[in-house]
Amino acid sequence: MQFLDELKWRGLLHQTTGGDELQKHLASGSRIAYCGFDPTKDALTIGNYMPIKMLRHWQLAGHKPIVLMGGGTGLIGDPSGKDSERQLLSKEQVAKNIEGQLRCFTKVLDFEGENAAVIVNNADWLCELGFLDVLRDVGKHFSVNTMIQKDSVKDRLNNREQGISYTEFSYMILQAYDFLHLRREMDCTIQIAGSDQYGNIIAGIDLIRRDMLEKDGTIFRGAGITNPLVTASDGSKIGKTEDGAIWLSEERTSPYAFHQYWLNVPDEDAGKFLRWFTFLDQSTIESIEKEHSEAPHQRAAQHALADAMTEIFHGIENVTRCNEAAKALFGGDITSLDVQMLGEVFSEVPAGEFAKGALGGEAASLVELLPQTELCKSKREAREFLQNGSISINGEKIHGEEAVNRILTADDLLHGTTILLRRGKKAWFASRWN
RNA sequence: GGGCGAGUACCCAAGUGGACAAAGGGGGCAGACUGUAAAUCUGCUGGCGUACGCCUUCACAGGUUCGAAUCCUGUCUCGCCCA
Repeated sequence: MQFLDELKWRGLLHQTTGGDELQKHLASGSRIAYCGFDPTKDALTIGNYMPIKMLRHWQLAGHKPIVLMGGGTGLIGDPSGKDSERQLLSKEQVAKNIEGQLRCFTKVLDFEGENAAVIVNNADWLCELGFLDVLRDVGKHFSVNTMIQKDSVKDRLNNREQGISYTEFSYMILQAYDFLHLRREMDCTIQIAGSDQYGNIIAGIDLIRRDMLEKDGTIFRGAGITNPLVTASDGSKIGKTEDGAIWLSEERTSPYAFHQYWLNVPDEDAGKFLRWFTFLDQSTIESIEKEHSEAPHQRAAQHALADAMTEIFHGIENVTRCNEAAKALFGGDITSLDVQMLGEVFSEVPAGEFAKGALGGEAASLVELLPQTELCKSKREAREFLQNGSISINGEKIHGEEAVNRILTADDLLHGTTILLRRGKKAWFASRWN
């Protein structure tokens, strides 16, 4: 399927420049597009995933993607959507961040084969530039009158408290220059980005146009394709939870937590998310939605979403593990798990070691024990939860006075080693006794 | 630089000498209901303590008072208006 058509049915096409010319350009051969990434962090979150996915669709449509790491622009900081001046990053930090982010890219994009993705770092050319050269060759093509009309700049100019530094004001020029550079050196004709980058993309196309003035007018100069800002149905950012962002690397967000995040998506978002985030095709998604609407409690859409997303970033083995863990944790009988499964399932939840000798004694009372886990912050809170019937031992709920006075004994041990505590439905703690 | 106004808990926001750990809403946590949902209802929501109680909070630092979120002085920060 054509790239733009693919984006359209997924709801990922916001704007393009170029109109029919762009259509023709894309249909007439394998093209090269780039998308820029800011190396402000050493790992990526769900919020950073969309542009990567855009490049992957590009690649799947038979084109070649360039991942542009903003090692140079990252030293400056994009003012778009930011209401305050950015903190400047050190060069070492930027290099380290690029290194960290690469691991996420390799999970989505194909770096081998015919349309192998390539990674470039704009520090490689931006750092070479001389200030005077830029002013003469690039700056000449920019009208300040136009630049201050861009929303990203205008917002900051109107904000008397924050203002904008010359440094950040120049960001647009650098990004435009990137596009020009890639157009010249790599024959890259397309820039893909989020809709908030539209202004910067236009600036780049403008610059290319001026640079190629004397060239044959039939040559395709360049164009931009943007994806919309995607948000959840309640308007919130996707991938943000109270505990922080959901990361794409397992050191920061365990596969289980990642899987659970998607599994808990509201019904009204599930279908949309399948289109936005997975690579499942249209008919598959439609049949999943049909299945879901016929039996909403089965949550077919969430399951498909969680499995597909987990597979991309954590592999098919983890999909199986996550599902088995979830089944045990929420459905089945915990006590019937064998030692091996118990270990696997609970490798995903917080755990702690305790001395077996304490069992049966005062130190093993739940009021004493719970504050030592992530489940409660204090004895007072522990009593509150116990009284309310929020706590369960090995999957079995306890409440009232009996719960407050409950003392763990050797009889509670599963396989002689573990006692599983739970607060509410989702907060587990595995206590291991040696 | 001059004038005015504001800073209260995770957020918004009431409170203008004692009954204030501080109304209300949001958010969060938990319970019921369920589909590990939504909606709804209930409880908790500064900290600690087995109900009494103790400790720390109303921008910050001092002061007045038996007693201060509340009054006074200074400082800082933010908003609006004038130069």
